[in-house]
Amino acid sequence: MLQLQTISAEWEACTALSAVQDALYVLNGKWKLPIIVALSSGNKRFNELQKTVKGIAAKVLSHELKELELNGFVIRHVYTSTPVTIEYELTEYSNSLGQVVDALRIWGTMHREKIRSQLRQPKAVPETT
Amino acid sequence: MLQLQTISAEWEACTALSAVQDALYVLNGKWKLPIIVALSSGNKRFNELQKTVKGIAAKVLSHELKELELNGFVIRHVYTSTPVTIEYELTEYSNSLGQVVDALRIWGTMHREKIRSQLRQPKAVPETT
DNA sequence: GTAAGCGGTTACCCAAAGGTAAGTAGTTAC
DNA sequence: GTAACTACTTACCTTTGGGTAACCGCTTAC
Repeated sequence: MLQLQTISAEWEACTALSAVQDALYVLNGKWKLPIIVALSSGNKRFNELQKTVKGIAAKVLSHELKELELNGFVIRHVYTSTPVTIEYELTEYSNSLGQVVDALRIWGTMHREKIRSQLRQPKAVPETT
Repeated sequence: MLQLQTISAEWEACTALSAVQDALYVLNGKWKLPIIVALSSGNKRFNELQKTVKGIAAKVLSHELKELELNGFVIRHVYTSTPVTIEYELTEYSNSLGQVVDALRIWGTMHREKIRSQLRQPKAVPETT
């Protein structure tokens, strides 16, 4: 039953599993990717970010920004104008998440469409007797 | 300052943001995508899954499988052999996550490489103990 | 009879994620 | 002097994700 191809497939699946888990470990939580998406269209200040990323609390945003900065995803620019303004900018490294964000965006769009169409057609329940 | 292009970019970023949040809403937690990856190399039984997805507790696996089934990502097959065996299979719908999984796998691999190379060349850290 | 495996469920617990609201410090505006 | 804006921080609380371990019913093996 266990052929070379099967073993190889299992091995590949296993490394894929670890890699996906590594990625999820860094990108955990509801907010990291949304914040990155929000910043992908241009630098933003704290309050701008809070308005863009709907539903996020100041405390959470502050916390997430610190983590993102620590992990090298964003840079915090302090402009000593009056009043002091602070801008958050994506690093080159977070641009490497482009494929991930794109895939999620495309899938999310499709998924929403699917859910909406299911609501319209509640279910053609096939008798499973 | 606000030009049409800027407005357009902001609009696109906003829809992208919602789409990504929609996707994350369904794929929340540490385990859903890893389970899907584990099943992507072939159907598996409960205990096989638990061995493949390292670190997951039976309770959590059970819970996640129920959610995945409810959301139409996996099918639970009951074979009335003796003893009864139960297999989990991915649906066609979860294959639509292929791009997402691929992107995460590639990024995760790259990210791990980056972290490892940072460990080899610590950034001018005074402490080496 | 007892152990061990399958496919879970249940009760209990903890830590972290996340939310609410108030406060802080500095500046500008009225 | 008081209100409002910037960019947060702090204290407090609730929710939930996740972990441990025991247990259930069933069957096979010794």
